[in-house]
Amino acid sequence: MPRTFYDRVAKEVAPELLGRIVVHGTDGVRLTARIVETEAYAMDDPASHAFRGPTARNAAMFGPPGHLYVYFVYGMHFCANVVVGGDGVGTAVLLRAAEPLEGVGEMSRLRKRERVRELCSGPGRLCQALGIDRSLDGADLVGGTDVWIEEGSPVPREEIVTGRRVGIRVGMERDWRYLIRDDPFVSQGRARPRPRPS
DNA sequence: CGTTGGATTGGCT
DNA sequence: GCCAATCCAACGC
Repeated sequence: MPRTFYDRVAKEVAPELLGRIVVHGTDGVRLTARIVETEAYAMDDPASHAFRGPTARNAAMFGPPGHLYVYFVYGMHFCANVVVGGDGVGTAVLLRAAEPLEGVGEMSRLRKRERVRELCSGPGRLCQALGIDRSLDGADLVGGTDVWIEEGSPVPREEIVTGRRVGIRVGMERDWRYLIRDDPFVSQGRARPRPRPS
């Protein structure tokens, strides 16, 4: 995707990332997956790492759009975000779940799991399956050779459902989680969508 | 410098 | 449903 795709507000980019293909090609092997679930994080957003301003950890969020923001959490997991908005703006879209496409065998090895639905169905799982760790924090998604996002097929609005973001304790009133309706590869269990009247 | 708890997951009750 | 795992950023003193 071109740089201009990322140079917009998070809640606009988040649904448009659905159906796109995230690619990790660091070791010459393509590990690819179709994005099926995302979450938007804004600057005036108490749930966002950027809410209290720039720090060493969230520096990538405040950099130019079209880069990756990878952070380490709970002592064992990585989470990957697409940095959006202009340079100096601390906004990003969290990649929460994807459908494994190429390199499923390698993903199974990295995840130590066989069932394909358990390879990328969660932000920590997705990073583990794709081999994404903090060495990719700040990686350029547009001009780089490690990780990038291919066009895939955008998902029509009527196939997208929204809900509360997962795992946060503040900013829960914002329905900034986007999922492909009825897709079997979205995160499950404690991360089920919360339908609300429309 | 010490403390607290996290944009999660997997395993067990 | 509950909790441990296991690191380290953020914040307070």
